[in-house]
Amino acid sequence: MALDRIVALVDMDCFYVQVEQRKNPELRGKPCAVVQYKTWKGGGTSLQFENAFSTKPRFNILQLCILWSRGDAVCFCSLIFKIFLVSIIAVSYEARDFGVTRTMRGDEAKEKCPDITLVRVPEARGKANLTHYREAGAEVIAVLSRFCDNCERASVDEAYIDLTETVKIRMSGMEINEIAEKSAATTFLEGYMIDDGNAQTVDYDAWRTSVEGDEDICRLAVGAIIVSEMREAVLKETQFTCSAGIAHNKVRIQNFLWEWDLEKMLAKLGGGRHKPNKQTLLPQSFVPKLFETVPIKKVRNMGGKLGVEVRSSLCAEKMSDLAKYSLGELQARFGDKTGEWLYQLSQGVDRDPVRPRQLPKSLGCGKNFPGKGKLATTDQVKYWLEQLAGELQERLSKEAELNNREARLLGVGFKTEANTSFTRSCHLKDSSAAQIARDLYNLLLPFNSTKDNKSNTWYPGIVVLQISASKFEEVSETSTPSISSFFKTKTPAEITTNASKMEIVSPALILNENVADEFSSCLQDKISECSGGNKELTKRSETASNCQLNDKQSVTKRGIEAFFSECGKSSKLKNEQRKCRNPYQDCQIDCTVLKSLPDDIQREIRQSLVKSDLERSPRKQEAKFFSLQASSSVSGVCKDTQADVDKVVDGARGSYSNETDLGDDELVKCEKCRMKFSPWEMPEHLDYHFAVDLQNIERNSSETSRCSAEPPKKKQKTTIQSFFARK
DNA sequence: CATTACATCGCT
DNA sequence: AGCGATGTA
Repeated sequence: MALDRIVALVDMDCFYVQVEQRKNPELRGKPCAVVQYKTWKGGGTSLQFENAFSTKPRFNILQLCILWSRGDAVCFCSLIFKIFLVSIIAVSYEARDFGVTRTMRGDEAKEKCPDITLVRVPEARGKANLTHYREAGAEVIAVLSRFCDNCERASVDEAYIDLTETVKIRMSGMEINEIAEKSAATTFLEGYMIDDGNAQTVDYDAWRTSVEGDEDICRLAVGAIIVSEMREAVLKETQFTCSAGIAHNKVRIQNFLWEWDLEKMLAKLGGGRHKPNKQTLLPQSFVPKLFETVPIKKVRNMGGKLGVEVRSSLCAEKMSDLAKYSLGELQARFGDKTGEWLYQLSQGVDRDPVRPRQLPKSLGCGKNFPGKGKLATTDQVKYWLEQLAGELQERLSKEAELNNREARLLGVGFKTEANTSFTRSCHLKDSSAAQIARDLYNLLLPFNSTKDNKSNTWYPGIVVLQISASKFEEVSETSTPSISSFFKTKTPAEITTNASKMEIVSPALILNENVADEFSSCLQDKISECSGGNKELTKRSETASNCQLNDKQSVTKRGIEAFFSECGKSSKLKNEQRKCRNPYQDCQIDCTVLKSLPDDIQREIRQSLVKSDLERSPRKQEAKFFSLQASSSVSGVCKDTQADVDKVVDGARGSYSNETDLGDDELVKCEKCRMKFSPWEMPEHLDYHFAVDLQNIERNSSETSRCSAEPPKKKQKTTIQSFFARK
């Protein structure tokens, strides 16, 4: 029963790019790519990123700060410092036409395609954050699973769908003619296309005959019709295009065709046919012919060591070479299990089932610290564990809310400069990011084999650090979702006992399509109120909040309502909540909001920032800033106890390596404080200035702020009022 | 020195 | 269960 199943693979077209294009529709149809920082400098050649900016080519440092923080389509560090390199992780099809590929560096892409727009991957806590893409992927899966419940999330942008049952049901109500026509109209039919020299057309008569005479072809055809409907729904509901393949199993035949397209494209033999926004049906009868072109190493699970082993020991490069060996021969060489798997695969048969699973089995994050960036002190290790733990905890909270499951296993893995790797794990309690970081640190501690126990040294240095949470268990759905998971800061009890700790609440967290309109108008009212009737200012602010609200977050309306009802229930909470938690009433603002303000308003703010006094000791302030970052999430900042701060401060300091053996000429000077840093420290350093400037605005405006009812001892909250009060 | 950042599989 | 290896975009 090799052909019993009908299986589709849906693969999003250059997914990260599409996600960015949906956020910023101006990028649609243009050559663009998503990039992330490489953490090392190289080349030193002058990079030409100027035209990535839509405005003038020269910026002062703060403008760049804002642009950078907004994650706009720039790599401005390259502009200023000319040594910061970015690597490409996704490429639009327009840019592919110029030969731009994944893993290329930003400057190479610019060479190949001068008009390319480079969009930075979002960053938080000093590392890439792929949350947007995961969430967009979840949107897609949600649409797909409405059509068929046997849906397997294969990666952030790919899903397998077992359509066998769905096809069976659908087929009973369809005429052969309808099946043949509809499938031919939507699908590239491998083996039934006629190339008239210019275009590919379906040999319809042959197709019609096959659909009628071959039940498996007919089932594939019905599958293709369903898949085209699914893709249509995905496009309509998410604005994303995808490509798909329909076959009898999970072998990613579609991918081979896409690769094939790429080769042809590079050889200038004509454009690709199977991607983007296309679907392809693969009859089993076409597999032998296809396999003559399919490199073994492109087959799933053959991209690594096994693939090398197979190819070298069998003198086989294409799948058709593999098909020359008997079952016995392959089993003798690779063992019964693998041998059989290889044999069947060579015949175009793959038993691997589609597993109905839309959620990943584990969540994790990590960062590489190559070369001199290695973590070589205990403080560096602690600092980065806290950053990673912060992200993980945030994602775990979301997971509990959205999917009612909690992880029971916490793991850490790392690679040392000696090229040795280890993983360790322990029980994961329901705990804070700080606790997670502590547990992780304890797991790592035995691997610090530095001889001098007194020193801060970590040896051998860590070049890769990854953490993960797994062994998820279902938890009962709570009737009242916890506030902390929405605001990712503290539980209500902690807020009550320690409300004065709360400084900034991010309206960005509220952003959600369901509540966007309501919140948007509230926000606009507040802005309008704060801008003191200045109509022009109000108008511009509206644009800003709309822009901000386009950014979908996965917070549910139910959750928001629950939060406010919780606020209402507790009279103790009420007052403090009013003051510091409820953005409907207080309209507090954080960096995220500032970053989305229109240029004119930003300029106003900038002017006030330029005037502000800088701390005499930027380094010290910087450490403080990072201690806040380290001990809280991006969007909710709360003070920790002084002891905690001190602890993390050391970690933050340790993360700076410009007192190491970098030559002076390799350092770059910060225009704002004249201090020198290694280039990879620059982004975080600039972030620090951003934060300091924010604090200064807030300090300077506290007397005039209408929100200054707090005792002077308490730190003033940063509010929209305080921004506009300076005018 | 240098792709990065995940995720799952398979062995003991 | 714990951990290292392998695989992927």
